[in-house]
Amino acid sequence: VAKILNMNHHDRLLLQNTELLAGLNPQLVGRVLSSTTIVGAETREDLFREGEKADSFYVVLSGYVRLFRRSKDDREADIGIFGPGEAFGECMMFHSGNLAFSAQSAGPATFARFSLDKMRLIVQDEPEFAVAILRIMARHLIDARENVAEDRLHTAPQRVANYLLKLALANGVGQPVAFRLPFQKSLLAGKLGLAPEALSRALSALKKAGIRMRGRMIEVTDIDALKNV
Amino acid sequence: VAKILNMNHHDRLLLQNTELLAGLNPQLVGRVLSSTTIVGAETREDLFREGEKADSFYVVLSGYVRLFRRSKDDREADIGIFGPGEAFGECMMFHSGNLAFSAQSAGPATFARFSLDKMRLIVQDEPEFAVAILRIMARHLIDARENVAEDRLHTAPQRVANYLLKLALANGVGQPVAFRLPFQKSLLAGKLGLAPEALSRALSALKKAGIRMRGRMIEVTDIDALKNV
DNA sequence: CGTTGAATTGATTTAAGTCAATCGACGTGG
DNA sequence: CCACGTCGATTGACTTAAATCAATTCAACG
Repeated sequence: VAKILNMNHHDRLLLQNTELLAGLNPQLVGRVLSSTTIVGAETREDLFREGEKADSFYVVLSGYVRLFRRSKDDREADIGIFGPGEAFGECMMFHSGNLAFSAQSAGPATFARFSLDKMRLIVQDEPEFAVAILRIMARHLIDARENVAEDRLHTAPQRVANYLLKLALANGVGQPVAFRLPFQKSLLAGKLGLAPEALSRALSALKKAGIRMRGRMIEVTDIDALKNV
Repeated sequence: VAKILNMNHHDRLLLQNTELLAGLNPQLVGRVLSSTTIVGAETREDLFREGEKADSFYVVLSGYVRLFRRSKDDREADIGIFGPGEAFGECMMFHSGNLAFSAQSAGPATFARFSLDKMRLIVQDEPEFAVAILRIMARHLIDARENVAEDRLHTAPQRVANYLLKLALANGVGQPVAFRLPFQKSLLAGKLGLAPEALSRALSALKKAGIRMRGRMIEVTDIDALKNV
């Protein structure tokens, strides 16, 4: 399925600065990384499929993954998008039962793969590592619930506005902020629980709330207007 | 806010059989419970509110809590409902930042309250306990994501059917299964992300899929029909 | 038996999905 | 360098699911 690669300096550096490993003592980092493999995936290649038994979790090194669930009639719903530095699948480490979701790369991507069995052992005798996993899962849990709330409380333009707001805050503090969407609009639409057409309409509806846009570049000219729905 | 009560035998027994404590060695259970307080709440009493700093997590002893988020225009969306034996709020143990959600009792209820600070200390030197928390958070994370997927992929009748299916499976294996909804329909509607009217309509639409219902009692006469949407 | 809050039913509105056509950007090959 | 082809994004017309508003009905409780 996915090609196994060698870990280079860049990968190692990136991994050491992730929420998973940053702050752990060096020999623990060494222990974790010693059983890590690096894998590469083409566009839309599956890392795992719902229903299967889980055997690994991953950290994204480059590119993006899409975590999603497929319905009986073959429609798909995205559960989350993860980019460089982010872990996914770690929730299967302490969950009996098969995978509830599938994961596939959204484009060419590389990942660090961690054996669930081996990591479970480390968790059980290194509280530092257990806490790192707990931190990641706490964030993921809160994000997922935030998603439920967002879907249920806000309309498409509101959800898009909130998302752009988060990006704007992350990308600068000046009044007119410009940034690039981290991935394709169709992927963003999925993340926000929208059909691509709905995202398109929502974005153009936001023009009157100070959104200027050309291709994947977004400029936010009026943060306050964005905040007011 | 909530009244502090004494822990009785019944409470202690229930706690010892929860996912949190079952399987831990006795003196660890003792250590955890020694700093636990029992609180009672009236109907619709808040345990915590979004925006506040979190200082405790809880296990339900009796009754139900509703975890929810309120929007600017004061509409509310439920994130989850938790009943006897279930923990909630534990995700704040390893999350800096304020509460993203509020919790309130759905009726008269009692809870065991655990100090986040104290529990964090126990996690850090008792891997057994860390694993128990990890298990709970993994389940919660998977449930929350399941919710996102369910909302996005299925219509109201489908979501209700799936929920009844879960209850039916839990309550018996015979072909005609009868059981009582664990809480009010309005609460169930919230849990499923529906207005009460929509739940009502969905339930009556399911009559032709083998659902017989009187008040809070539900009878499932045809499991297969339920499975087929 | 009456009162109160929950549940149901009906009529209407609204948000967003779907289907279909067009546009646009980018990369390839002539 | 330009024409073409592909794929993503946009726009429009239409349909559909579910929210909302309003009026009863029902059920549980004293």
